[in-house]
Amino acid sequence: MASTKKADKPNFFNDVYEVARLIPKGRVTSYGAIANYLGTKMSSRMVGWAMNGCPKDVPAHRVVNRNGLLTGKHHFNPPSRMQQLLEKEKIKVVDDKVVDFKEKYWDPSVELM
DNA sequence: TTTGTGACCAAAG
DNA sequence: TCTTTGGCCACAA
Repeated sequence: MASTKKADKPNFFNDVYEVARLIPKGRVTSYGAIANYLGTKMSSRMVGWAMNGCPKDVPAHRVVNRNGLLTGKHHFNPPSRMQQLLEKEKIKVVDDKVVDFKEKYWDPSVELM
């Protein structure tokens, strides 16, 4: 069959990765924002769950929850890796939270508009 | 097929 | 203020 395997995962996951990769450096976004961009704002959980298989191509460390809290950092390996990456992006992280989150906030539905 | 869970969000007590 | 509950979608067993 002509190897139609473009992606082992559904389009939904693929979109999540696509947007995640589009996140500019020094910027962060929220699961809900990505979900909203994909049109499934109600299922923001899926965005996070999609990150469960987050490829290395996807900077999941730039994706945080609505509060700018690094909820998913515990899923990183090691968890401190996420904060390290964020700091490297010139993003300050204090108490597992992104400093000036709203300033660093990057809304795909707006930037990619 | 059914059930359970998950890195969320928002509302209500 | 904090905790609990409801919802929504997709995937794994």
